[in-house]
Order: sequence, then structure tokens, then C-alpha cells
Amino acid sequence: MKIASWNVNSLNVRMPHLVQWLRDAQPDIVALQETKLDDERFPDSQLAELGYRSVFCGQKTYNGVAVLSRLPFTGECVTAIPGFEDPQKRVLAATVGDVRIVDLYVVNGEAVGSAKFEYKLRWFEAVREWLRAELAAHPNLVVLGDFNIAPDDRDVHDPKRWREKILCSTPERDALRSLQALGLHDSFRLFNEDGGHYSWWDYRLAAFQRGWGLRIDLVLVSDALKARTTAAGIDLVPRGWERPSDHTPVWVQID
DNA sequence: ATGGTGGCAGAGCCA
Repeated sequence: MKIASWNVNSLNVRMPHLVQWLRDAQPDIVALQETKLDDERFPDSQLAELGYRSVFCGQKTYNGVAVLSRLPFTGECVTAIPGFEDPQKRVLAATVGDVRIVDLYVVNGEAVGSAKFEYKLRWFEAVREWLRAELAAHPNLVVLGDFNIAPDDRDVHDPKRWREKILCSTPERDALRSLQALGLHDSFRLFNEDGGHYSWWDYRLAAFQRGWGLRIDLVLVSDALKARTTAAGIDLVPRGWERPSDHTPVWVQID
């Protein structure tokens, strides 16, 4: 089973890219972030024609998440962090077969020390406590999405320039480590220990062409799924297409 | 030190 994550930065704009990529990459499950669409406008019938069922939790202009699957969804769908008041649509949990999928669009945080940064850390802590319960109920857990955190300096094109900046700061990395301590493994690092592999490049300054990226899109797998994970990677091709998202898809193969 | 690009919406916010 191939499971992928992609921040599309507006599904309205990126629907042709998504359709092309579904054909090319043949994922079984895809988690999307930044759909920026009200639920009434989600293109579920068009995706159904391509063989994908969808669940979604959106809002216009900002945020919005969705999960697409070739196999039927089963069990409960969750569209908010339990007990955490938040008007922003950033989380979606769904079950496919024996695998629980949690799609996250983590708060960006703007700048270290800002009000949005504090919100990011509070939000992330609430997610961790939610996932503690999800993991207890669903040992086969995949937590994937736009984490807006580069796990360590190997995931940053220029660590000096990004030192203690947003997406790379110690409090953010500590929060991610605390989440992973529940028993969630960065699937990419099961197969590749090198630096220089990125999933996001700023639109400004031709960052993609210059290789100025960060690896902030992650697929975390639980202990039980780690044993079944056979490959993981980053698909750079869609980032090179005309009018791309600033993120490119990341994926994992689970047997 | 700042700005640069893109999406949404129709000016500024968010990333």
C-alpha cells in the first residue's frame, strides 16, 4: 500500500496537478493539506471518477485537509482535535482497512516568539495528546502531512541561515521529538540518513532551482507499521511542473 | 536589513 502526503496550496489551482500525479504515482491513499476549499466545493465526484473516495474538512481561503483512498473508508472520521477549541481546519483522521490515517496541517508559526508561534506549540501539544489516544486505539497508525518543522539540520539547505528560525527552532524540534517519543518513526529516515532531501521550497528567489529547500513534510509510522514499511521517498517531479505548489509529494510503501 | 512569490480576493492576510 502506497500512502502519500501533499500540501497542494489550493486544490482549485492544483487539481490538474493532482490528477496527473495520481495517474503517474498510483498512490493508494493521499493526504492533502491547504485545500482552501469549503466542503460544498470539494471535487469528490471528479476524484471518484479516478477511483478515489474522499473525506475532507475544509474552509475557504485558508487551511483545509482531505484524505483520498482507493479502498473504502471504515470506522470513525475525526475532523477536530478533541478538547481543543480551534476554528482552523487542520486535522483529519480516517481509517482504511487496518490502518488509521491522521492528516495534519501543522500551524506555520510565522516567527519564533510571535503569538502564532505560541499557538503552534499549544496546538502541537494538543495533537500529541490526541495521538496518544489514537495510538492506543489504533496500533497501525500513520501520521502524515505538512509538519512545518524540519526535524534536524540535515533537513535544511543552509542550517546557519535557518538557525533558531521558524520551522527549525529548538522548541519546535523538541515538540516534534516529544510526539515521536509516543512511538512514531520518520519513515524517510528508515531508508535514508543523508542530508539534502527536501519537500518544500519557497516561491521566492527561485529557491527550487537553487536547491534551497527544507524537509518539512513527513510520514510518521507507528512501531507496528514500521515493521511493514518497505520504502519511503520524496517525489520531486511535481515541484518542477508549471505553476506548482511550493510543496512536493512525500510517500511511504507499507506491505 | 529587507524583500522576493503565490493564493485568495479584491486590500491585506497568510505562508
